[in-house]
Amino acid sequence: MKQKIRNLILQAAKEAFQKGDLPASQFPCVEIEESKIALHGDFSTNISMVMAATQKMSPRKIAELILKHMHDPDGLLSKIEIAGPGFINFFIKPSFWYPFLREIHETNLAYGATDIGQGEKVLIEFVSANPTGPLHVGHGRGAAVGDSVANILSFCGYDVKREYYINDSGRQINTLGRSVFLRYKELFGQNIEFPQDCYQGDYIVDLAVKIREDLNGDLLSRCEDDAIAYCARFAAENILNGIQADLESFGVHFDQWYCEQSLYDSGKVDQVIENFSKKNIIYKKDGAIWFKTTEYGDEKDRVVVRTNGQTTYFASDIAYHQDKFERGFNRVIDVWGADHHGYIPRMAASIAAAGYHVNQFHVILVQLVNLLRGGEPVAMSTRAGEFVTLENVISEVGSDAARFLFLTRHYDSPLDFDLELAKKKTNDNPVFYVQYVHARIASIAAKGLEKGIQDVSCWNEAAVAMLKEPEEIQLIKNMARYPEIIRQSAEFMEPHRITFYLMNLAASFHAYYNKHRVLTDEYLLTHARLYLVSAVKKVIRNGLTLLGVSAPERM
RNA sequence: GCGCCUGUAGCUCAGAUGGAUAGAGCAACGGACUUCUAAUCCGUAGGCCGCAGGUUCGAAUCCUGCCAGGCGUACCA
Repeated sequence: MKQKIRNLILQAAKEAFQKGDLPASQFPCVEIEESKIALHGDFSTNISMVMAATQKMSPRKIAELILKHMHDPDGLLSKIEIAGPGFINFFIKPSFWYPFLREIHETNLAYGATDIGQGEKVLIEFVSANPTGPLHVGHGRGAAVGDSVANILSFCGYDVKREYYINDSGRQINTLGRSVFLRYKELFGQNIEFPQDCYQGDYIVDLAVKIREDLNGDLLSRCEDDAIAYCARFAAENILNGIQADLESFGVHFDQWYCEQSLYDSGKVDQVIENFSKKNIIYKKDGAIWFKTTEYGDEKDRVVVRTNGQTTYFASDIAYHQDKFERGFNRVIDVWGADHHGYIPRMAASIAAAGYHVNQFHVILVQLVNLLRGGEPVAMSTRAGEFVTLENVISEVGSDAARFLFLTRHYDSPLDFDLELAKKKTNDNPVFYVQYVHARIASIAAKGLEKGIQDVSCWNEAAVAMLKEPEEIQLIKNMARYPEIIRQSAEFMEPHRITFYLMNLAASFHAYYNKHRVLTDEYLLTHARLYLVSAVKKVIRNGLTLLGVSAPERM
């Protein structure tokens, strides 16, 4: 539709120039906008204002000249007007909106998809929480965002893979082992001192108990390093299983779980350091090995091998990201907690150093989640090991509510997540507000079926022409916008655009529902309205699917 | 100190990549169910878009400075 309008304008402007009404042939890139208020029509353009400078004429004068040469061979427009400082407003005839309904029904599950990806290979890495403790709400938000972005990109023609990076080696895993082993010793009555830097949560004790069930006191007789290593492996594996189960119940599925350890085993980490040495961007200082990230815009150089000979997390992460590109991904997306933002410059540096382009790498920084209950903050202290886990949240409020609420904000802004609100079944809670539309329409369709109207997804020109109410045209216009919304949320990787769109569409539907009856005594009208609302149902379902939220037939 | 992010209605937030009179929801107030699901709808009220400059036909949006809050600033991950 936009494109049609654009052509009309360009045609008119060109003609105005050829006939000598406009002095300059330089036409700017034409912006067509959807009007925000009905008074301004369906679309408007600012072309005459943009052209004012080059044409040396007042915007309104230019607008008049363009209109003079405007032709509308298809009879698309019911009205064109010049308004305000020089906007040209276009009013589309209602009948030109009807075909969108047909498109929605015919493309069905694919409605809204535009192939902007063209098969480009994209890897999106998200959650990637260390297997040293259960997932919390913050991870939940990252999971919701990452999974939804993956859905959206994949819907728009990208070849998307989801990956979870498991930090299963290094210091914090050792700390995990130590923590569990200490608790284990405690179970046998040993007097231990539990250090601050160990993991404090009760789940550590639970793990120790499990080990005791398996091995009794065997570990006590082993040498400490062995015992800790055993505990570490056991605990990490157990916790990871828990993480996998949580994500499963959250509806998030990864294509691959990538182990940090494998990067060491395959020699990829050493290889990276070697390569960088050859490029002369690695040097020794104070007994450690440094990577010159400053050469690529970082504020200081970073250590990759410590004085004690151990590599840093950064070292394996460089190898990991390089490996992503080597596996053929053209675009690499990471979803991180916003507290890691300081890490971006060095990561980008490593990618540039490896010969890839920094804009092939994109980090989505997700802001923190404040957990509330009835408006009051819920005490969360990772250090003391007191926190509400993602699993707790899912079982209390449900996966749908949690996912939807995580996506009601731009990921850039901090989110208050209220457990009480998430359970409420009123207007405060947008999840049910949107899902309710789907259920309501399902219910209407069922009633329609009782009345003998079955084939609601079949185009009938005579019937559709019965849709004359402003609310009906408004609904169709809303749905016609959907592909644009999807395209934008793919481009900016912003799922919340879909969330807001759905709330808006839901509002239009509820308003319509309250004002007009779908099932009437007139057969054609009823058919048309069923055709309309079942299109709404499809769009709602499509949108919710991209968010990872179900579309229930009944509520 | 430096860097990143955020300041929009009483509260929580959108604001379509510079457009017309800045929008929702909640909370407040007043209304609508013998009807396809009231988990709904309709109406009223509510604003120096943090502050000050600049860029231009036009700024919540872009630039500069300041103020306030969050986060980061490791040979941790």
